[in-house]
Amino acid sequence: MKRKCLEGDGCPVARALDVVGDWWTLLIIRDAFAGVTRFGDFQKHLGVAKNILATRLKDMVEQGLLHTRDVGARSEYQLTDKGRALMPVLVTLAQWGETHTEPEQVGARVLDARSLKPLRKVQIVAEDGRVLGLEDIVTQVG
Amino acid sequence: MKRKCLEGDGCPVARALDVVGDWWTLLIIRDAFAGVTRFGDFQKHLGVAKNILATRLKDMVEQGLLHTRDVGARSEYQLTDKGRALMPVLVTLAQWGETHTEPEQVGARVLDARSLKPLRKVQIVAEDGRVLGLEDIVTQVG
DNA sequence: GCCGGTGAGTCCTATAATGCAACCGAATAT
DNA sequence: ATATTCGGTTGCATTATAGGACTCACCGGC
Repeated sequence: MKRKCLEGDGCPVARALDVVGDWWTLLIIRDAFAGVTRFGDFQKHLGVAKNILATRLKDMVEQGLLHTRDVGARSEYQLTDKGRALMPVLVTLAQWGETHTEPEQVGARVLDARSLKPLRKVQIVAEDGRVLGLEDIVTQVG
Repeated sequence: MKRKCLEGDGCPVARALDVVGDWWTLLIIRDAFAGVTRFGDFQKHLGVAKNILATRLKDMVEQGLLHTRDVGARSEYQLTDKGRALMPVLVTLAQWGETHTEPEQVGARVLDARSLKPLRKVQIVAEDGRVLGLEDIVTQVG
């Protein structure tokens, strides 16, 4: 019935997904990175229903990913530090999407703003500098 | 009504989420990284209903994230290269979860298998080696 | 061969999430 | 003053998810 069961889970991946695993959440954050702040702009860019967007935004504010700032009459949604910290997640996801999924028309790419060149592939690096593959990492309880 | 509308979307994040954005998908992949291959083990570790797990696994096989190998009577689910390539996504998510969410009891951590020390924080690096913040990246169409 | 147990699902039903469209009040524009 | 946008809320239809009962094939013991 209720969809989620992982809030104080031991696994950090599970806890992270409990916060940002919802259907539109990461896309909203992506748009927020791109400078979108207003309800209507999120709605137009994402093509999401307004009621869904309203509940998502409210949840995200409660979770501390966004905060609202009243500017004159209308309020703006802005990323908090917690939300901004998701940038590497989005970039890593984008890199995976670029290499493992096909766009139908033109594909946007994530670029270095200064050189307008693609970024380096994200690497997982140990404390001593070794680049790690998936067999080099473990998840340990305690 | 139908939930997803982003398959050949221009944005690689949207396309990636179309594949791995489902509720249990990334957790299944996390368990697959940990060496889980059998239906019942996924079911026990995740605590997910069996019918949900069955459809998720089938979808993931269709998407090319997993493949089945018939071993004697029962079949095993194993990660494909496409699925394995999600490792950096999981690690990045785990790092975000470690710093921005609180476990209720004991928290598992992602570690370097050789030294058993935590990993370095994932960094976004430009082609020329500069470490980038979120204001240093752009998404560009074309 | 017969029987119970287990693994891997399927089917049915209930509840939650999602989507669409219509409506609404306040602020803005004409 | 009136029309229009903005930022939602409400109601209804459809889909996804959860839980449990049930099936079916296989295996081990007798």
